[in-house]
Amino acid sequence: MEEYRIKKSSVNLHAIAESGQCFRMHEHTDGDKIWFDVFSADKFIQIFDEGDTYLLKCSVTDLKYWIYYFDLDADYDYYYAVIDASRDDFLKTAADYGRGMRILNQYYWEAIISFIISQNNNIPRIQKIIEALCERFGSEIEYEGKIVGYSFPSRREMKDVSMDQLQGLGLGYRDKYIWSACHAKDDELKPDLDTLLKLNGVGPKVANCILLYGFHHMYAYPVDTWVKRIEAEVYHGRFNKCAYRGFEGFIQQLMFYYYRHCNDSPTKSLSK
DNA sequence: TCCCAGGTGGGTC
DNA sequence: GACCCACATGGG
Repeated sequence: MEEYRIKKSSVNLHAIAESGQCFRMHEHTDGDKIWFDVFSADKFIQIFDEGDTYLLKCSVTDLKYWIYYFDLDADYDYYYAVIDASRDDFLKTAADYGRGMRILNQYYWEAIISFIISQNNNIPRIQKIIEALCERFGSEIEYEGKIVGYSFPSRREMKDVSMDQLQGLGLGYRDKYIWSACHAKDDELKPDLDTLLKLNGVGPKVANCILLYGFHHMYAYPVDTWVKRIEAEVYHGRFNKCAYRGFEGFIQQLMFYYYRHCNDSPTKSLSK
């Protein structure tokens, strides 16, 4: 088992977990203890909140994977500097609220499947469907001698899935889209907007999510119901993302996280 | 019961 | 291009 500490001043796991970019990162509390269970691809990590630091605990061979996953070697100071220097009070507030946000480096296949599932769906149900999918097609993950969950099935593990096997996961009408993605050839899954848009069930929003979260293209800018609301209600149709060229996706992430958390009804649970 | 959810495909005009 | 609407499923 490997242990590794990071400063909370540079990373905000709560914001990341609640920002809708991944669906297998769960925050837990037990008394005054706070920790995160995170699954990605076939890996698992526990991260403990210890005041001003996070303590990462994972298997020795996985530490590099997780440092890359959380984008810990990247420098986000420039992005915040541009925001702080702007005259955009809404974005500055969003940036303060979500300071320590990062764009994760996720397994591209997990992003493709997850964001096809996400269309016209809510986050708790997306999480539930993905868990069911992992349990059906993935394999058990062992951690400290216990089975803690299931891997996200690899593209190889899903290449022969049938429509019958997709029944009972709660996919609804999206089952045929998942089937198509599973049977796609390599050159149909290239990290390119026009290529991804040719996939059945992938439109502009999902394609941009795949580019941003699955391929780390920071310029990708997913426009969902929340971003539409922000552009209409806050900016009255005059938001100019060109001011943030090259990291539009990060800007979108801060705005989404802040606005959704400040405007969603408290009776609706935001996770689980 | 109706309404909504990190939208998209397939029709119209 | 710009609008419509149906689409499965489950929670409030």
